[in-house]
Amino acid sequence: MNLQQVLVRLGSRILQPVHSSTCITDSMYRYCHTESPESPPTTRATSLENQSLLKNLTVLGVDVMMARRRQPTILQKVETNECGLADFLYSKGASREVVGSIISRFPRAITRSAEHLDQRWKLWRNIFTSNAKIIKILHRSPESFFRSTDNENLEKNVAFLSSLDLTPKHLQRLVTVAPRTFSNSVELNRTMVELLHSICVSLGGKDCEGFAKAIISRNVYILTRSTKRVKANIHFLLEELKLSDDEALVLLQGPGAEILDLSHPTLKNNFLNLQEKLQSLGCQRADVKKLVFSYSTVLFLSSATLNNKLDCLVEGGVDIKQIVNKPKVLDFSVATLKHRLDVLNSLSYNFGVNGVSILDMSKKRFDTKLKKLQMFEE
DNA sequence: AGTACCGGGTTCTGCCATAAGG
DNA sequence: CCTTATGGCAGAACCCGGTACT
Repeated sequence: MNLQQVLVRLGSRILQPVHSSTCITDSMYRYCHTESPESPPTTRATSLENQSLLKNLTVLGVDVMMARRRQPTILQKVETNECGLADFLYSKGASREVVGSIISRFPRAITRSAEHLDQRWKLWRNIFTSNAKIIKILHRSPESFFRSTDNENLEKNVAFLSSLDLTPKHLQRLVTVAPRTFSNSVELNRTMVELLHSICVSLGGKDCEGFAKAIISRNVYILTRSTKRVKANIHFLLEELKLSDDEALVLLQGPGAEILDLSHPTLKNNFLNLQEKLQSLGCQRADVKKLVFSYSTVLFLSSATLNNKLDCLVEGGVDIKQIVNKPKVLDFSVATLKHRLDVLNSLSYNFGVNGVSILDMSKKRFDTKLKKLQMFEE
């Protein structure tokens, strides 16, 4: 941090209650700088850059190097609104650090006008109950808010997503964790929903709105994925598991919804590895199907992690059939499983007799249980 | 009291290619 | 032609506890 930044930071702390950026007065902030004749450029890349803009950005706490790497042409623009943007964000409760970080990571944000920002914010507020929630998202993913300039599309999106009849809780969660959904074109979102409808129809389902709703509720990331990917994953699962229509409907709108947005090669590799590994441990194809139905997230596990866990459990004295019947044990890390297996084996715990539920307890419950076992031992 | 079932929380953006548009 | 807007991609678990059931 250079001296100027230190001074600005101190200054902004003193000015805290006043929502004003340090670079220019409020009344001027619409287009708040002009080209500056001073300081000869040092490199060709920076020779076209607007020096007064650069100065403003520095004052605002922007990482100019980062901004340059991300969107170099923005730094050459003559008319920008960095101060207006900063003041706007301050007025919504953003800190100086947050504003600097936002602009550093998505410099194009400074080209958005005050009117545009205001309108866009109001539209987001249709879903979110507080400014703070929106700021949090902007801080996490500036691109989601700023990438599109099409407020009309955003408005349609709000209407469209609301029309899906998700519970307010799910809708908010969707936009919170997958804010990109909001900046998709409404056509893109609609296409995904229509894909889900058409899959439901092809499986002979009766309630296709409900089907789509169930999948989106369980997997709020799905609207940020390509239909190509989702389609490929669904076809792969139906094919490999040889599902009947009814089974497919149950799996897809149930536990299987969660795995539809894995990248297709990942899903494929993880599935094929799972199948191979289970068979090498003496399982049948039916066991694979059973496992995927009862614990779809097993397909999130990379082949290395999965094989590691299964080996660890089997070596620790757990029967593979017990794992298939109680797949939740795979939720835990190899380290946790290893630790629990070691402790239990030292107490001569018999998984065959007592089952394996003890392995998938929360830490608190496990420790309580363990104390009792140890008391019994003495 | 102990166990089974189930859903919840965390977090999932940042980069690239290309189409669109001036 | 240039820049901007948009679509698409990779990466890939672990843990907790409420509550119904027995």
